[in-house]
Amino acid sequence: MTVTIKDVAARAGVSPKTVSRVMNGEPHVRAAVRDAVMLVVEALGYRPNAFARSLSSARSYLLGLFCDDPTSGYATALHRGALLECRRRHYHLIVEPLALDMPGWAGDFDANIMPLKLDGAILAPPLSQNQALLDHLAACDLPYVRISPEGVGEAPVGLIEIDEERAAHDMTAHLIALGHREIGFIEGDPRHASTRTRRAGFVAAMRDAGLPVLAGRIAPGDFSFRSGLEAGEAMLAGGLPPTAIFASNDDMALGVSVAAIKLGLSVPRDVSIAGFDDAPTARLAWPAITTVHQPVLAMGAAAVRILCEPGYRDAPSDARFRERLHYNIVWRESTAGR
Amino acid sequence: MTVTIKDVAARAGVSPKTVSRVMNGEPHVRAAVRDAVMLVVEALGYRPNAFARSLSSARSYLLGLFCDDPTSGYATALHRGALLECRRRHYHLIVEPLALDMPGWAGDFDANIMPLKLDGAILAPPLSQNQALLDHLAACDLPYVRISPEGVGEAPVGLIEIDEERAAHDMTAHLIALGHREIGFIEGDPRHASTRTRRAGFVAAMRDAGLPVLAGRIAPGDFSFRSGLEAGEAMLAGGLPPTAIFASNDDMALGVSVAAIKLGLSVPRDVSIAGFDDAPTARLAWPAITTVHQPVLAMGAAAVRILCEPGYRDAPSDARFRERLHYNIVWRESTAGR
DNA sequence: TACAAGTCAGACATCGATGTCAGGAAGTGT
DNA sequence: ACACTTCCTGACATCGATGTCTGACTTGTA
Repeated sequence: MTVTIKDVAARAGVSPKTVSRVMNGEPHVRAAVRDAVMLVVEALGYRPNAFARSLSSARSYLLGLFCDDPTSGYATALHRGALLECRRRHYHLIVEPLALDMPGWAGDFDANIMPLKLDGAILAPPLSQNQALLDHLAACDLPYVRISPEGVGEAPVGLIEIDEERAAHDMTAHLIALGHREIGFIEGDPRHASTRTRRAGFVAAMRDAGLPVLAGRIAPGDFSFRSGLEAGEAMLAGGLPPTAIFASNDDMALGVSVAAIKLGLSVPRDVSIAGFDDAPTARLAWPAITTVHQPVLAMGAAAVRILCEPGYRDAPSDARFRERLHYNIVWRESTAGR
Repeated sequence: MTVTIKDVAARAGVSPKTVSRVMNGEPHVRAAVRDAVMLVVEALGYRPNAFARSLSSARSYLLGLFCDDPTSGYATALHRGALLECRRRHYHLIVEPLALDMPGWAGDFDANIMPLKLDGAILAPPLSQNQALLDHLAACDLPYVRISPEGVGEAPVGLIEIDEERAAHDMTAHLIALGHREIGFIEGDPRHASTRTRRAGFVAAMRDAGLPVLAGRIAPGDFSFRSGLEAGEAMLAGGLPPTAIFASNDDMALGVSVAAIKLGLSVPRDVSIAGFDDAPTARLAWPAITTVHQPVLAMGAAAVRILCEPGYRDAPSDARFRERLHYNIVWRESTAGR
C-alpha cells in the first residue's frame, strides 16, 4: 500500500489540507507545523499522487519537451538536464517527437498532447523558431520556453541560449591567434538560425583581424557528416586550400577530418579543424575535435526553472526570462599552430 | 471547456458508466447502444481525461521506455515506434534515461518512477539484460518487455528481437559470396549480449564455408567510432590484412572506413566494410555502409502491443509473447566483390 | 481594553473517471 | 407458464489530492 496524504495528516496530527499546503510551499503555515509535517513526510516516504494532483488542480505537474529529431545528442542532453530539474521540483517530463512537416500535425497535437494539460513546453531547435508551432501553442494557451531560437519572439518570452555569434567569433579568433590566416568556414542547414549567427561570428572575427574572406571560403552545408565531407574535399582539393577549417557543427567537422585524411593531409599538421556543439562524437573521434561546448544540460534545467516560475505564464514580455548561458571552447587534438 | 464523460452520457441518453464501458471496450453493452455512444463521442470529440482514469482505476495508461543511453538512434527509433502504437491505443509514453551504474538508482527509481504507476516498461538494450533491473521491476510487480536481450529470461516473458546470430551469419556469407576469404571481425562492447551473438554468427558462417578464422582476425571493440578506428588500423596495417571487415555496428564500421582511408586504402576497392544496425550515420557516411537493418520502429510497436495485451502481466512464461522480427541486409557502397 | 487586520488551520465539495453491486430485461429449459 | 440463468444497465461510493470558505487565534493599533 502506498502512503497517502491522509496517512501523513493523521500521523502529524493535522488535516490533509495542511499537508497539502506544506507540500506545495504555500504560505500561512507555521514554521513549527511545517517542520513537523516534513518530518513525517520523510519518515513515511510520502510522495503525492501525481494523478490526483492533476485532477483536482488546474495544473498537471507535467512538462513537455518537443524535439524535431531526437536523434541528436543535443536533444538527449536537454532531456537529461530538464529531467534532473523536474525531479527536484516534483514535476514529470514527457518527450514528444514532433514532425511539423507532416500535414495534420496540429490536429494530432490537439488530440494527443493537449489532453495531458501540460504546464509548459520546452522547444528544442529548430522547433524553437517555427512560427506555426509558436502560434499554435499560444492559441492553446500553453507557455513555452525556446532553446536557441532565432532572434527575440513575441510574448510570452522564454528564451535560453548561448551567444553563438560570440562563440563563433572566439573560435575564429583563436584559430587566427594560432597563426592561421587562410580559414575556411562551412555553414549549417539554412533552416536553422544557428547557421546565420555562427557565420556572422566567423565573418566578424575575420574582419576584426583584418583578414579577407575569399570567395569559396564559405561553403554551404546541412550539419550532416556527408555535407562536411563534401565541402571539406572541395575546399582542400581546390586551389589555395585553407590551413584551417571551422565547421558549423561537429558532425561536419568530422566529415572535414575524413576529407583531409582522404587527400593525404594530416590533422592538425597540415590543416586544423574546429567544430561546434561538443557532441559526444567530437570527443570520441580521432583526432578529437576542438569545439565549442554548449551547456546543454544546464539549458534544459534552466528551461524547467523558468516554466515553473510562478507567474511566468502571465508575465509581460520583458527580458527577465531570457537567459544567456556560458559556453566555453574545448581544445582538443584537431587544431594546432603553424 | 473540455468535454467530459457526463456530457457524452447526457447527449446519448445513457449513464456515464455505460460510456465508460464503451470507451474501454468492455463486454455487456448492446451493439446499438455502443454505436449510439460512439457517434456522440465522435461528434463531441470526447477524449477521456487521463488523470481521472488513472486515479480511479489501478492502471495508469502510461508506458515507460527505459534507455541506458538515449543518444543512440536506436533508442530514438524505438521511441517513435512505441509512441505510434501507444496513440492508437490511447496510451501515453514516457522515456526515462536510467543510469544503472550510479549507486542509489533503485531508490531513485522508487521515488520518481513508481508513483507513476506505469502499466508496463519497455527495456532497450543493454538495459534489457541487466538482471538487477529485471529483479527490481519484478519486485515492483511492473511488467516489462525486453528488446534484444541475451537468452531467455524468467517469467513474465516479453521479448522482442531479431535473430542476430543469423543476421551476422547472412552478412558474413554474403561477403564470402562476394569472393572474400580473408575477413576480419570487430566485436562490440562485451557487456552487450549482441557482442556474443553477432560474433557467433560470423564464426559459424566462416566455419560453414570451410574458411579458417585466423588469430588476430577477431578484434575487440566497444561499439564506438574510435574503437573501430583503432581495431581497423591494427588489422589493416598488420601482416596479411583482410580484404573485408565486418564490424559489429555501424559506428565502428565508420571507424574502420576512416582507418582504411588513413592508410591510403580505397573502400570498397581495396577493402570491403560492413556494419550492423543501420544507424542513420550509416546512410549518410561516405561511402555509405552496407549493414543489417533492424526493424526498430516495428520493435517498439510490438513491445507496446504485448504490454497492452490483456492478461499479459499474469501470463505464464510460455513462448506466446516472444516475437522475432525480420531483419534485412542493406547493400550500400562500402562492399564489393573482388 | 477593544477592535480591525492578518495569519493559520480544518470542513467540505470537487475534479472525471472506474469498481462494485444490485436490479431489470431477455433468453432458456421443464 | 414458471423458475433460472445470462445479459445489460445504472446508482453510488471511491480513487487522492486541491479550491473555497469559514472560523479561531495572533497581532498591531487607537
